[in-house]
Amino acid sequence: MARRAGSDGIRTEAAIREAALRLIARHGYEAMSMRRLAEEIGLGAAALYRYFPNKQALLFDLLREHMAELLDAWDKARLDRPAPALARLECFTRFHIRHHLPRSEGVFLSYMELRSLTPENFAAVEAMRRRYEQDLIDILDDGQADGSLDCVRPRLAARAVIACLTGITTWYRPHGALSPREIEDSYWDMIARMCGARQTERATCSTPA
Amino acid sequence: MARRAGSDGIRTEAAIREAALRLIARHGYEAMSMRRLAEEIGLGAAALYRYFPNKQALLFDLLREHMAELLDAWDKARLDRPAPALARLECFTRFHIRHHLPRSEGVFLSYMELRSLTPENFAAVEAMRRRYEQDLIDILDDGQADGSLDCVRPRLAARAVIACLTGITTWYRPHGALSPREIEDSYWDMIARMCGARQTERATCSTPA
DNA sequence: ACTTGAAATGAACAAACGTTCAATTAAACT
DNA sequence: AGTTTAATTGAACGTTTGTTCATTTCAAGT
Repeated sequence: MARRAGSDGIRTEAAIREAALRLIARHGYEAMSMRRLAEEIGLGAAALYRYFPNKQALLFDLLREHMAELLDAWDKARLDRPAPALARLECFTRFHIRHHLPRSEGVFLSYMELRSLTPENFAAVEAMRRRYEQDLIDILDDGQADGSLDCVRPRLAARAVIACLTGITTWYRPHGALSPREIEDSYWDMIARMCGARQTERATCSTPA
Repeated sequence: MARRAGSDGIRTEAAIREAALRLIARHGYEAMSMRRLAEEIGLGAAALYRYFPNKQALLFDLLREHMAELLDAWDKARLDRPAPALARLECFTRFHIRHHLPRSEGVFLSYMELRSLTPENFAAVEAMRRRYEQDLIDILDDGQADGSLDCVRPRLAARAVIACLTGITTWYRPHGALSPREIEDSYWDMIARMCGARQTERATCSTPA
């Protein structure tokens, strides 16, 4: 057989992405064979090469997409400079959790499989990660400058905060004991104290459902 | 040729372990071939099967060993119950950093490649991880009970602390800007605040070089 | 010097790998 | 209805994979 009834390039590409994300997260990039991936969507292995030139390009695409989506969403959600550093930190914290909770597979990929990228591809993804991290550092720096926060080493604190928050995805399960909102609140509490927040007041970006 | 001059089973086994740890950390379990591993130590691939029945057993051995070493070292370093919770938390924090800094490859393995274990092997390693985590939860619980610490959710806080600390190994480089001691001090500061420590006094287990 | 057994080998296995390509089908367009 | 073109296939490619096994070499024990 060849082209199948109701087939559609765009939908197929999305299906490949979705299945690849799941399979790589579950078994690892090297452990996922192109045949197995194709089978998952009911395709022959050869069909995959219409959409991605090779396996490495597929991985890169997933990781680049994951980071681009993060940066895009952050650009929309972020609270900017006139706002107090404390509010901006709360905004960052809640955004990070909210954005990553439903994307645990992408999170896992994007720092488990960085090593499987070619050097150039790695550099591209790494640059995006740094850009995100730098935004957090800026918040902590500003808080340090105006006395609303107290981190002795903002660069270190930024890494600590991100590791802390990203770690949530390793244990979170959609119907677990804690709701996303409870997790968010608890973590914001911890992060605020960790960064030496003087007084804790609610930020504007945090309240929506 | 066959047996080589100056060869020694025990030394060879150690060499296999070391090389496997490095290769898997660098390229992933599935990406490491037995031939490549053997070549790394100047051996034929068949020789590996004298020491490990198969590839999976080798991985399991590395992960089990990594956890066993952690639990052993922790049993020796830990501060126990009569001691104040704050001191025990500091002891845990400093121990965790000190123990993991020179073992970044093992750390990486032991939560990147858990998925590559068979279910029974996974359960065995996971049980050890839980045991370690529970010790931290106990400390936080005790601190909560006697008022020296203030974590609303000790289980959550324990995960946050561990993620935070373990994250260090992803960026730490032996000759980086910060010494292990500076990192230790900075992180203890953050962790203490995160867990709502009332007053920060030095613990006995923390001072040695 | 002789025997024994640990240590390692090279060749072979079937299976699976990523990838290419000419051929084929069905949808879309005229 | 006929033509074009996007979507997919099956078969084949050369490699590489984990693993087995009879064989060989060398060190240690007597």
